[in-house]
Amino acid sequence: MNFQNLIKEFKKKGYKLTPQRRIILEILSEEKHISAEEIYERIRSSQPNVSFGTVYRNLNILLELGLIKQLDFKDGRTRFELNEGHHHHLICLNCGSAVEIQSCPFSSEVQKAAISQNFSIKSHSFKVYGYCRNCNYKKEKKGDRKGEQRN
Amino acid sequence: MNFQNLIKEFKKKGYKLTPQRRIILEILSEEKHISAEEIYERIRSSQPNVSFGTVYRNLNILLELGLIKQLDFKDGRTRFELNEGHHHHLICLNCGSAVEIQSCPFSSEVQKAAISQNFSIKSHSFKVYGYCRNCNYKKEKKGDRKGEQRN
DNA sequence: CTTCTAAATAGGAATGGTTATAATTTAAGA
DNA sequence: TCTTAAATTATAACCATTCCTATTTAGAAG
Ligand SMILES: [Mn+2]
Ligand SMILES: [Mn+2]
Ligand SMILES: [Zn+2]
Ligand SMILES: [Zn+2]
Repeated sequence: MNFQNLIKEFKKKGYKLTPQRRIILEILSEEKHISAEEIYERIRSSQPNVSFGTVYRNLNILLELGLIKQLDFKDGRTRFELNEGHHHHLICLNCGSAVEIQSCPFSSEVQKAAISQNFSIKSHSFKVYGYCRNCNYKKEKKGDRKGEQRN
Repeated sequence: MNFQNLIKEFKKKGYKLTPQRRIILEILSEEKHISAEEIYERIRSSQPNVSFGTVYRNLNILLELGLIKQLDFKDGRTRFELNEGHHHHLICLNCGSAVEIQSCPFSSEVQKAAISQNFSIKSHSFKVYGYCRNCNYKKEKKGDRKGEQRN
């Protein structure tokens, strides 16, 4: 969904279109996997008095509307992206960057396991942790690192 | 790994065996997917002056030793379990309970995607969100609910 | 264009899980 | 029993996120 459609969708739900909201939608349209703080900092360049409350409140509205998704890359902050096609991420344990992969491993075997438990599936999360192209390269000369993360 | 072996492993690494540590290992041996606060409350019944610092410090040591794993079920608190066989979870959006599934969906297709990106895989996380047997049953008479979570 | 007001924002305080600090206690080896 | 490095307790600090409320404003109505 592009910027203009986001605006339209937002107004259609009866929300007012404030400058702060317009900028948040702009930022989300042009950058994936962005944190609330990053959004806050960017808005400040045009709206110096914007508050964190405004950023979080609007991100939560966008989540309720289903226009964005929340992501957790295990670096202590929630990240956000527009709710476009289903995909997963390769997340670098060293630099925190994420590469998107379109391949989805959700299998009929998992489906069966859920059915056998009378569990009704609403969504799933799949993440791969490791070292990205760039950090692999650096490791060759600087020595190894370990990665611990919550699953 | 059972309780006695955990103790042995812990001492072998040069750590002192305190009563607090013994109890933490006991609790972890008998309960899966337990939070720091739950551990803290349980220890208090035999060690009333135990502090949160002790709980967190020792959980972090156990993580470093690779004896336990960290889990995130999206309810705001980190959970822990002994590092036994590789498995995944069906997580209930209503009651927060988790059912373990042995089926792992990690596929050669994902492997290929990683290779094509020069990404070296260290681990992966797969979680299924939905409603458990018990909450499904309740929903039939009480009306539906929605679930939003970080992926 | 002006008025009106429900909705939104700014600024700051509060929250909650987790980590850090420093004084005191203790496990365990000599 | 002595000794001491390591561990614990109690408390403060941290930090992402949420809450509170006085003030501002988008957009509807006249
Ligand atoms: Mn993405
Ligand atoms: Mn488990
Ligand atoms: Zn998928
Ligand atoms: Zn797996």
